[in-house]
Amino acid sequence: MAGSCGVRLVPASDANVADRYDRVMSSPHRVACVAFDGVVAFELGIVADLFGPPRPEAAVDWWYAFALCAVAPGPVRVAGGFDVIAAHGLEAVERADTVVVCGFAVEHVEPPPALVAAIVAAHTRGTRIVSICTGAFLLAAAGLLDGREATTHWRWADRLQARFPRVRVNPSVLYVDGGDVLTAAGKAAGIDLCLHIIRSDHGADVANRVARGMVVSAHRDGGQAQFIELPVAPTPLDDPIGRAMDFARGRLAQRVSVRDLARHAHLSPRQFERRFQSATGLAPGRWLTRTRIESSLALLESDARPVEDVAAAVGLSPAGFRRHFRAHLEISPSAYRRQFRGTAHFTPARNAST
DNA sequence: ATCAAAACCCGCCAAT
DNA sequence: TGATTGGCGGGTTTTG
Repeated sequence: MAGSCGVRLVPASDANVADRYDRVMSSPHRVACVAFDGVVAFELGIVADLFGPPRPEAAVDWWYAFALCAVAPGPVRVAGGFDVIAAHGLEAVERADTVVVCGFAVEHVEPPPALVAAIVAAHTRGTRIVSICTGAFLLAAAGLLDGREATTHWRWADRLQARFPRVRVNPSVLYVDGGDVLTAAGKAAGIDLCLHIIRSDHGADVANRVARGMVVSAHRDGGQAQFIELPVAPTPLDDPIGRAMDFARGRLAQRVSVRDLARHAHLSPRQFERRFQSATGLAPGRWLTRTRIESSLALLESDARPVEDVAAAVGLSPAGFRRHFRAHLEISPSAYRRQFRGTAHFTPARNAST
């Protein structure tokens, strides 16, 4: 336990704070992240970084204004044992268009009732409410998740369900978009949800550009099941595109075609094309080859299998594999293997192009 | 390295 | 009337 490690993050200057405050007043969309003692800094950071700074690479008319707020302006002791300064009190929640609640140690931390009340009031006014990780416990306690599907960190899913039986907890997705209330699974899934929000507000292209800037994958899928130690009941994604993606991942070696995917999704090829494009910002064929290349990386790193076998395992001919690999990574498969042998898994953030 | 065939992508349009 | 859908044409990319 790091009771206090002496680190202290403070606003650069009063002028800076005033400037942000003005942006909060003038931006068409204000995101308020609520903080209280014991909140998790990592997730605060995600939200602050995605919605806070201007993002020229997004190339959009407007960007979010971000405000960190607490019951009252001032320092908040985060879970890591250092302080962050909330520049705003609850009035920022009142003015927000989106309110984000980050995770906290649910067994030791009691969120301030005034804060919870402010969030409920905001929801009643139609404000979009978002939780990351165990932040869902706050929303559930406030009754905002009653009768709804929601998710949280897989390690806490059982407890969320037990404590709030009226919530339909889905432990195997990265996030749930319930329209006015959105919940993300643990930790980094917050990035996925924030990108999803940007995707719904600004479109897939913008989300892809932001994702690239953050060096993360723009559209992770497959849920958080892959991170769970104990097997959970597989809950198939109910949207046809997500299903098709799962389907494709499961049989890359069989050389699935876009036509196959469309058929599997029960959509006409043209319509599948369109839906896929708008969901991921990528044409299905391009996504397919990108997925093939990405899944080949792990094989190249961990296996000594010949490149030809790796190619076959991801459904490409040797020549095609080498060609695509080069096009994506600007390096040959064998060179990649030499370079990354024995190192951590590496996933390139090449999404929008190709 | 080259090339024909196949697959893919996407604007457009008419029909729901 | 506006949104969604499925088919077509044909330029582009991929395959073998």
